[in-house]
Amino acid sequence: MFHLLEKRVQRAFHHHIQARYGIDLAIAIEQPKQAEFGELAIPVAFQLAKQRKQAPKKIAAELVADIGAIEGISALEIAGNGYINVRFDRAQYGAALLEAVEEVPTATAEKIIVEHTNINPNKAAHIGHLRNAALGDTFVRMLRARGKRVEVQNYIDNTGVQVADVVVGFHYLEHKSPDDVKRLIADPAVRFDYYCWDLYARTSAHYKEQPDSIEWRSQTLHAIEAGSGEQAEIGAIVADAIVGAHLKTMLRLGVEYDVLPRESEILHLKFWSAAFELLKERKAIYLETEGKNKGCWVMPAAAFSEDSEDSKVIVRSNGTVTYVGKDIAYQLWKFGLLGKDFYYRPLHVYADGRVLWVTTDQPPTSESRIPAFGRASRVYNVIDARQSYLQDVVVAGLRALGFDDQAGQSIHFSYEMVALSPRCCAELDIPLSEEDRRRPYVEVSGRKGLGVKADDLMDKLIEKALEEVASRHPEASAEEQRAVASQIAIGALRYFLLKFTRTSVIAFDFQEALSFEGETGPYVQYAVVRARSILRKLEEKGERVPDFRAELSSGALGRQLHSEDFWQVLLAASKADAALERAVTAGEPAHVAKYAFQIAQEFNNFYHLYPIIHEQDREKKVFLLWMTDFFRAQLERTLGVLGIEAPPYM
RNA sequence: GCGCCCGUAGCUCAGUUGGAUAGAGCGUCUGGCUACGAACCAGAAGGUCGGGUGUUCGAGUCACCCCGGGCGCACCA
Repeated sequence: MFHLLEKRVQRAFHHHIQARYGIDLAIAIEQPKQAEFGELAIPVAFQLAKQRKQAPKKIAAELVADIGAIEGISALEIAGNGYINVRFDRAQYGAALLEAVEEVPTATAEKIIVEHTNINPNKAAHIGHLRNAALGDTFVRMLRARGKRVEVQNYIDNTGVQVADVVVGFHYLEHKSPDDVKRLIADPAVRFDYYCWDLYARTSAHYKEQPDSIEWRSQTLHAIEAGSGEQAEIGAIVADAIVGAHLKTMLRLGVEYDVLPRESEILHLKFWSAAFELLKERKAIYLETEGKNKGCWVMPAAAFSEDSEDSKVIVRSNGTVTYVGKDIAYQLWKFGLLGKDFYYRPLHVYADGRVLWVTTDQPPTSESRIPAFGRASRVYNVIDARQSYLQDVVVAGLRALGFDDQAGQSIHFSYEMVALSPRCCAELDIPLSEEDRRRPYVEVSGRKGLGVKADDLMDKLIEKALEEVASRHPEASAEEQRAVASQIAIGALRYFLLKFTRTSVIAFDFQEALSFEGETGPYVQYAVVRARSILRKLEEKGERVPDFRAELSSGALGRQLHSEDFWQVLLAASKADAALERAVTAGEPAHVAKYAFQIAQEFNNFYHLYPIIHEQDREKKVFLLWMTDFFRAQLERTLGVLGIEAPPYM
């Protein structure tokens, strides 16, 4: 509702200024510094002052005098040197909230693709991957909440170096056959993704000790790319098993996908050759004939960087294509520009009925209905900031091909890494060099097996939450306690990963991540639980939740909202749409997290200040109950966007 | 060397795209459970927004120059 009025005021001023001065001005809307100043502040007079060569105060006065009435607005006031402060008609505002008058986001036909998670399928997921998935998944929920059509992709690099390294471990170090590996996967006593975590680190260490053994990697890589032989078989077995493990891990966080495009299909369905032809035909790349890149197909530096002099190799002198090359092909496919498509088969059906598809190189045998994937009008790639250089090259590739629009709609949704705090390393018994000890944080390294595994962290969180739940609700069944503890743990984890803005490096620390107090997910969940509990208690007392629309007249709302306290609290709770819109525009899930915390805080305060069930005055009691219910709905909705569930009790 | 990110309270971080007197959480100190469960609430202390110079009605926010820290700049992904 707040957002609706905000936009209405913005439109009114825009029209008026255009009519009056003939200026097409973007109207900025701000929050007044002090609540007493009103609900909105417009600094437009300052903007106009320069062009009109008049005092801001005078312009503000003219605007206020002539703009006329705006629906839902009770007053426009001039303050300070020329601010225009806007006051809402409280009774009307309350009535609109009561009637649930909301702007319905216009459903668009255009599709947005969000690609996230993208974990190499060769070892267990770690906290860095969790940040990626939490950011991506939340952004998807934000877009969907604003009415956008979104397709979620999780790219699987199942034929890359990292998978090859684990295959090297199985084949050369452990002398295991494909059947041995299958038995290992089937063994309930073994956590296969954890096993690979260690094996990957062991293989990497082996390369260091015996540099000649690096030859094993290229042999294996070739075998995998050719798709034949024992190593290729092990590669496929490992990658499929690990993808399964990752999907399970992510599902614990509530993260789902629509489709898993795999690198093996990009290879086998010759996506690259189609892209290669395009790039050559449009002269986006050329065959280098001299220097260190002699014999390679390269993209000239000028295409993607203003200062760099090094061109980027797309096809190596041995004829193989680099990762960036494949990524250009994949990005072209996302926009429907490649002239090719994958085949698909269903991989999994989620509890909510959503079907997860995976790409395949085999045409479908039956007439199954396959959704149309790709062909998006905008693409967000959730990839950490360390890869921005490569993302720039991919975008430059599209631009060089003449796809300027799509290049502009290719958005690197970048975020900083998750590192380990020194204290965290100490707790994990990770030995630190003298140099590392002086650093503010230590980078996670899969190669060194250095990091916090996602499932371990979730287990730890659940264990801690379970202690709390068990002590507070000893009467509940163990199963129920565990379910509640799990919701709290996941709420804490998702909130922790989302509360930081994307540009902030997270120095992971158990003490902070395991906290359930203060600015945390459980704090917000607790507010919802309390609101629900009030409504439940009311019914337990034999009363009924009132019919708010029938009992709360506009007059009653006006009387109750005359209280500055109630008005401010209701106002805060009604800003969900505005907060969400801002967060989507900024591409910043942290804004949603912040808003959730703010209104939870407002509610907790309200909860303490006003006895609700025991209120004697009928009108006031109904009003307070309505506020409680309104808060509950807004909190639940905002938590939903964050992918956090509210437990039945805490 | 070049590029990107960060520097705000003791610690961890926000700061609505340049607006009014810079805000949270944690920690510290003080107070509040026979109200709808205290995973909560109230209060206090705590700031040269890394430094400097500009831009203008106005700068934590923009430009430039420094200082400190991080990450990139492969025929790896």
